[in-house]
Amino acid sequence: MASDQTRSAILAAAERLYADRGFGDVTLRDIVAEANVNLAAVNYHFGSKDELIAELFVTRSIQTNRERLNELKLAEEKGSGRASIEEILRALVGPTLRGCLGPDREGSTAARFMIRASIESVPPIRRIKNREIDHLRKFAAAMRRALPGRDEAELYWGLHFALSMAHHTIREKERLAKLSEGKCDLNDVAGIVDRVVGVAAMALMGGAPASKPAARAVIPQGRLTRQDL
Amino acid sequence: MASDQTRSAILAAAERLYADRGFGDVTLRDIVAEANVNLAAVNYHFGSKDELIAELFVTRSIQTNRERLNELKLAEEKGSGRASIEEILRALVGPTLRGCLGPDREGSTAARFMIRASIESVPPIRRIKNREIDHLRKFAAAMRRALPGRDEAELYWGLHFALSMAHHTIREKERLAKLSEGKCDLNDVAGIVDRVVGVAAMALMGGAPASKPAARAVIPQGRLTRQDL
DNA sequence: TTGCAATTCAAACAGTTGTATGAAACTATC
DNA sequence: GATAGTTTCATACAACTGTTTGAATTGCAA
Repeated sequence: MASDQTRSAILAAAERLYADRGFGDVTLRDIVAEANVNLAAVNYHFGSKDELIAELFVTRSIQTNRERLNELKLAEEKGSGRASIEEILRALVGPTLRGCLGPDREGSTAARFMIRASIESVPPIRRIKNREIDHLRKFAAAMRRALPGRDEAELYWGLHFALSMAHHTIREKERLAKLSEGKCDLNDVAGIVDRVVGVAAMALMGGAPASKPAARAVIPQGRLTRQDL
Repeated sequence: MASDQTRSAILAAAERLYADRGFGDVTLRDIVAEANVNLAAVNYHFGSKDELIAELFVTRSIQTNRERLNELKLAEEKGSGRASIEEILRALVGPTLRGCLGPDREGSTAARFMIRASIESVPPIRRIKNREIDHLRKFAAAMRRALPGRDEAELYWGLHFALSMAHHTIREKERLAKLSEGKCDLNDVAGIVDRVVGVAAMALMGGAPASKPAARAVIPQGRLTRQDL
């Protein structure tokens, strides 16, 4: 077997197992059994278990970030340099939501692995994850262009809440399905993306006050305008 | 030393360590060292490590649920049987947010432990966690009373998003602080509660379509009315 | 004090983990 | 087809895990 085949078999098996069962209870022996390779192959090809996890994570990070930025760039080109706030948020949460909730179980492994990584945060991943902030900053910048008058903090809260809803929906989809007795359709991925984007955009455009949070959370309906679009 | 002292020393030490470092890398030896008791004491008093975790979790679950329901009951009594949607959501996310983000580091251990439990979900906890759905149903029922005309699925989505924002804010507070370069004030707990409640209430009252999600995520501003209040 | 149960303790246990080793098998170049 | 370099393999290793054991200690009732 060529060396690359073993390498990528390990990567694929590890990603699948980590995505399904988490980092906590997947051993190297589980991985090599799934990949049909020898136990020592992991240390031979990757050096250590942590380095295997790290490689998995950086690969997928780059990939996810690229998908997001592609979608953002497309929207900005379409709007001659300036994307709408909905389009920006959609570029942020769309790829992950589609990946994790979509019907394509095979392709979703990568997305589900990333969700695991965002949840469990084992040491090798924690070390890398700081770079994600730079990536998110690009979306904050785009949002600033879309809503030039907005208070900076408000933009970050909106971005944060969009990610909150997306990630939590993925993590707790079984619970939500059970709680709602099937009334919330977790298979309607496009609808969920719309919903998350809609709520986050609403939070950004209406609701929250400019600099200080409102003393009480009353919805300022009248101010829900599109002056900045 | 009286037997109860050892027991509660173990509980306190375990909760503290789990809250700070997660279930993944806290061993029984870490716990007994922190509690200054003998290694065998854990198995003597609790039977097994899993039973220790389970006891910790059920205790705190009951406690958190009671806090939430108290706050809900207070609001309902004040409103002569019917609480507003904001008050309901506030009762849902307030206790946890205050516990985890509040300045009282000591008292927050319980809340941070619960967040860990909601994140990592080790087997002993996973077995218990299904009961939480019954607890959330009480809030769904209160929401139904507050917004009688609303589609059921919408209520569940609103409840779900409220929890999403609260939990994710706690989990990622360091990242949000760093991303926003301190512009988002994570110490203003009351403001954060207001903010989360406000966005979730807005999602419930405006925005989302009645039964089927919109084909495209354009915010239906015109329909942002309060017909059901 | 005596006796008995409850509790603590040091030590060991069996199992699992990631990693290392050195020989065997393979691959490609000359 | 011999040689050198790469990759696989079975096996062993040391460290760590939760748990158990049986003796020592403690606390308390008679």
